[in-house]
Amino acid sequence: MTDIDQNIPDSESSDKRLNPRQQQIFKKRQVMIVKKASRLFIKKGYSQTSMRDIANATGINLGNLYHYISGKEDILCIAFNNYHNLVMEFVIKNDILNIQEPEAKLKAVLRQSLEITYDFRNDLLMMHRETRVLPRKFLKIILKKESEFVRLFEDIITRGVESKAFKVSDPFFAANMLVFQISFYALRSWNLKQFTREEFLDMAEETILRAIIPDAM
Amino acid sequence: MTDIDQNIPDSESSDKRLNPRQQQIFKKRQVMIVKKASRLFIKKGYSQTSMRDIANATGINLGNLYHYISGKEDILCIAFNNYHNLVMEFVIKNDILNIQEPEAKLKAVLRQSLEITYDFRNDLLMMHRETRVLPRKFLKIILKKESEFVRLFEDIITRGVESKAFKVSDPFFAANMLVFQISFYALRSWNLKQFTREEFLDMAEETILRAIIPDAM
DNA sequence: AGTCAAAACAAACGTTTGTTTTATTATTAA
DNA sequence: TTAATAATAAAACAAACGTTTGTTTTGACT
Repeated sequence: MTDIDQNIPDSESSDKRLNPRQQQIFKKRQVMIVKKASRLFIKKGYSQTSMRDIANATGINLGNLYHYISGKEDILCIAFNNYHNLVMEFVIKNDILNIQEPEAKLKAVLRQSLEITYDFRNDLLMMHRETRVLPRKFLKIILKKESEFVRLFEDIITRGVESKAFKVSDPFFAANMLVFQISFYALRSWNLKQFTREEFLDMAEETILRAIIPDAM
Repeated sequence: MTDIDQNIPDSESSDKRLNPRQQQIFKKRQVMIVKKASRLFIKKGYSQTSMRDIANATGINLGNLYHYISGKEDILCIAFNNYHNLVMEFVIKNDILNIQEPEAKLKAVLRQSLEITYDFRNDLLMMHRETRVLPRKFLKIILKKESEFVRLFEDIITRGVESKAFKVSDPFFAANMLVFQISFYALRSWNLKQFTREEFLDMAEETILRAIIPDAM
């Protein structure tokens, strides 16, 4: 808890004096714990997953778990943080943000986002379900990151409206709806199994764009 | 648990021989318990709400709670069931389903659904978060009801496509996306507080329809 | 060989959980 | 009134929880 609160990003705390070799091992174990625990949270839910379950899954002794993480809540916080960092990394990379034409830029960012949320649908669903467990302080940080993500799209849409490439009555509302739609597959995959990944991505992209671009498709 | 599993709808079990007066009181208390418990689930989450919390909130003694409900899980199941019954009741009533023109019918059902999910946003959000807790058997029933709701829209869309009033490439996909979008406010209200109820409903309706009706708005 | 801190371990801590039971009081019906 | 029924409060229950403890093993450096 303390660890994450003071140092949100990735628990680069390394307070203890450790040589680089040891730090690397320490880090690797922590990553492994978060990864295995996340799988359990996905399968059984956070509350229904005990520290003993995590100990079994990681092969690390129960008491010894607490050398690598400071508590159960921390594991969830780190998982949230890892995901949001990953999304922002992927979306911002590749010079996508340097595209000038609004329509091309929107399509590029949207497609990239759709692909990520498709591939990480299980993690995303878990996070949707377990938001309530996050400490208030950390929740605020997550919501802030989320609204930055919305603003990213809001800016693109606003620019597109100015250049008459898009037609929406409220860019902020449209951006919110768009971001919501991006998580479509994660929350509704149980009823969408019949589509292949590419089929889904194409249809989702088309459907989402139709609300923004006039006579799209 | 047993109670709900054998008799899904509304636990009209009344196994015990009770006169009508007693049955009514029994029913009234049960409804009260589920309502108060749901408020707690919304505020604190299912796992973080104890039976002692529910006893305090209802004013019913802890031990005596078990005369009205057969367990904690049952309360959640009944809450899920009540909501789905309510939605179907509202959507089907008012002869909306008798409307022949696809566009008018779609608009009517959509508007009705948007209003319900707006007004019951807290319950809907809670149900999204606590789905994992449901017993498998009951979850199946809920998912079935949900896909019937999707099919309702799928049929309308299919009819509209045939009459060339609508234009979508895959009615099933479109219906799924539409139903998903209906729960927009419940899952994103934290970033949509700036809109009034009517503002939101109008914009949501417009945005959703644009993906289905050509040159809508 | 000796030192020391990190890692591993089993065991236990103190709570809290959902649920049941018991003994006592209030309410109701005949 | 009397006998059955319901409601209450309190305690008890076993199980599970997250976390801490004291001790032992390991492994690298003096």
